[in-house]
Amino acid sequence: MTETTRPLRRDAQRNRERILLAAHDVFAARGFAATLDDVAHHAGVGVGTVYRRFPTKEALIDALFADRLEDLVSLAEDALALPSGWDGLTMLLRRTIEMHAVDRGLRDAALCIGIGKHHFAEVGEHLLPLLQEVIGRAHAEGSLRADVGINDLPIIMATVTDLARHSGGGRPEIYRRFLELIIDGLRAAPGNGDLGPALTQDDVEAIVHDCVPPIEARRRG
Amino acid sequence: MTETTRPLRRDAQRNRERILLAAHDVFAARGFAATLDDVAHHAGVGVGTVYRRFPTKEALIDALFADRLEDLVSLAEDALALPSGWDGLTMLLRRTIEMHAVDRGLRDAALCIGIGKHHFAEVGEHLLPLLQEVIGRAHAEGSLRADVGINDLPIIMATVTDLARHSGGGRPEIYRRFLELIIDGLRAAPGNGDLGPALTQDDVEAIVHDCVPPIEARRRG
DNA sequence: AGAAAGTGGAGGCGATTCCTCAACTTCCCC
DNA sequence: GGGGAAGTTGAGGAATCGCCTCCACTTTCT
Repeated sequence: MTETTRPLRRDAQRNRERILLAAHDVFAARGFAATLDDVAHHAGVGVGTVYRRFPTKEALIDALFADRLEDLVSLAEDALALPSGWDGLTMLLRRTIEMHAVDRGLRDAALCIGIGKHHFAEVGEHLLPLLQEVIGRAHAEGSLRADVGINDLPIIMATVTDLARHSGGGRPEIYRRFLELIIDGLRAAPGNGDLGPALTQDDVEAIVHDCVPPIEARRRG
Repeated sequence: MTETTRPLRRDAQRNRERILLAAHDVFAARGFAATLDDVAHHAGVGVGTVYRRFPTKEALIDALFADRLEDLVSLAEDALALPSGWDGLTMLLRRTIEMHAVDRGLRDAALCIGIGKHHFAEVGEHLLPLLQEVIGRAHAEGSLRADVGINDLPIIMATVTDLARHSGGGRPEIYRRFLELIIDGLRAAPGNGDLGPALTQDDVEAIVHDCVPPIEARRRG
């Protein structure tokens, strides 16, 4: 409000971009568990430079992911553009998983959507109604089993991307196979068992908090 | 071969049992990631005592789990005693998950079965043929989809028990719900998608190695 | 050329885990 | 009941890891 931000010196600007580039790679590989030291090393700059530009890990994460989360919103819009609700839902699942498997940082960021963990929880205001509609369309056409709801989506995402991580980057067939298995479980079918009551918002928050590495380190005391 | 093992002194014997009792609890809660210091503290003895009795974490794990893994074998036998192959398979899945959700150490041990990670890989010689038969029966009766095989079982186990851990001990409904979803995905059904080629033994080993904490700490250099 | 901005990376700090060791205690057997 | 072997203890050494600071040095800008 009261500040004018000075333009960066040319070398500083160049380094800032190098850092973002390196951070992209490092966070893709390690998710929020990446360290700023690691980023600095990959960028070929000193750690001090990284900390001068991005005083906390959170600031760097913001710069990296804030707009990329919008891609998920357009993905959901694409899903709604498909005529079939089922195809919309499954396309959304498959493509989201692919994005998250390739970039674990994006996965961690996306899981923070809709929970109180980080301020890009705000993206949820755009995304959640869209997801709700994706689910609703599939319910309406009777293709998605009735006892599956929006709160199951983060769990599926977290689980399948965890498997993707454990199986390394080399064999995407593995997590894809597992996702297809789950997708077949989502189908409304006569023989299906009973899933019981839906997950609560609190359930999801607790699980996601536990699945995503902490963004802020312990502050020195 | 050449040694006679001396009987323990009475206090040592008492302490050994205390340690095993404490280890049961600590490993149930933390799995192979439990520390021997933690066990000592819970047992109310000094760490030195634990290290004297169980020189490595592996020795303690052996003493804790070697025979309990046999329970999984009898569970598989129970599954084969059921008239329906499908019921056998799903009963096996459900009950194994319950055991592993309650005792994370048992989960870690069970995941080592059949891979070269620990010598109770040998239990696999008893267990794997039984599992193969559980799967085979369900295939034969046409209830289990044909493109699911024995190598999918460890993945399902690892995934669902991971979810159980992330959701804390308080809400078993959560992992049960997810397991039921997967079970419904396992059913042979006309609309099912294609899972692609089965997992290889190597796939499973790589994933399990990555999912189970290392048993041996880094040796001092 | 001088001042302001930026840089590097060794190293302090605190946390975590492993495991040892030497002073002390308990037990067992004669 | 006494001697010596067996057992116990827990502080602390050593290694690792991640966060972040600090200040002597370099680069840019005017």
